[in-house]
Amino acid sequence: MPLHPGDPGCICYRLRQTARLISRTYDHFLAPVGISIGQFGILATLAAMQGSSISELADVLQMERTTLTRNLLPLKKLGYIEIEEGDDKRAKSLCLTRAGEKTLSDARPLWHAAQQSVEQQLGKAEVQSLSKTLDGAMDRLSASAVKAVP
Amino acid sequence: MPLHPGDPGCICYRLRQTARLISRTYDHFLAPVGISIGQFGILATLAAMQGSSISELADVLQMERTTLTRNLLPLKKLGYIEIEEGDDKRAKSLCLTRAGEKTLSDARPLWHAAQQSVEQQLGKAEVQSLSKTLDGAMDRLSASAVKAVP
DNA sequence: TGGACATACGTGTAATTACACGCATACAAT
DNA sequence: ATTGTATGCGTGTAATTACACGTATGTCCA
Repeated sequence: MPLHPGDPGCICYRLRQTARLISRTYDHFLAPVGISIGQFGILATLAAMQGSSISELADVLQMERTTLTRNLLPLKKLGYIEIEEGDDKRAKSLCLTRAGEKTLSDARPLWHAAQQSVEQQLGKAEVQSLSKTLDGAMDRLSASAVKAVP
Repeated sequence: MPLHPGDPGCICYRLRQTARLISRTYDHFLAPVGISIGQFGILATLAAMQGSSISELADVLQMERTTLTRNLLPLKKLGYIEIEEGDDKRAKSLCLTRAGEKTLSDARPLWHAAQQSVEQQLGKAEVQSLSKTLDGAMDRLSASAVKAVP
């Protein structure tokens, strides 16, 4: 039983390490368009659900609402998204601007290149396995209340 | 070919999502001793390599050196680590204090509980598969230069 | 109608991450 | 010894993450 995260024993730490490493790779590929993989994810997801609220988007992204709020600010400052009042005055309606769509479509090929680079470095089979396992993990984790604390 | 990270297509985004979710779980478990899973990882790894430099520790943790520098500050403020001058006056020597060791040993059972909770939620097989795949990924990624940018 | 409750959101605070840049120290070659 | 180069670190800046708390709006029932 491994007792420190340098060991492969701590799944959490391994996940964080790998996420850091892979994120850096994607960020480098995306650098020419000036957005990060996190921002790309937000833009790409929003593109598929225009007009949704912050909470709805956060739910899909599996992100803390307040985290998303903070992450939206740079995108707004860049003019890539708009945050309007909704019918329900509590909620806000998010949508991509023209500039946002432009940047997103510029970023897509770079994202694809990053994806392919990672696949090439890790091996197709490894990536398939990783994807499959992570999908399963997300399913079960979002099903069960994560807050199940002792 | 999936085109946005809400899809399972982007390995990077899936990794980040899962890392966020699992980190939150570990953080909740570790809350009673007042440290995060990131801090636990640093303390536990440092415990196994007392006296090493910042760069060496960062290398093992697969963390940016400057990121680690920032992450060490709260631990120093809490009195869990000490940062001394080394023989080589450029380098600094890191070590756990008594308080650090105490907190670490208090945290270990909580970490173990988190580990078990995650295993129970995800299923033993899923966790094994995840661990194995992530280990392989880390091996290959740290072997190949991550900075292989177009 | 009024109050209880739920929903949607922002902010304060603080940790985590990383790039660009600059400084000091060590070492090697001339 | 001087000059260059490599190594080890810190800081400025900015994005990412999340908890606790507070505010405003909507809903529902007594």
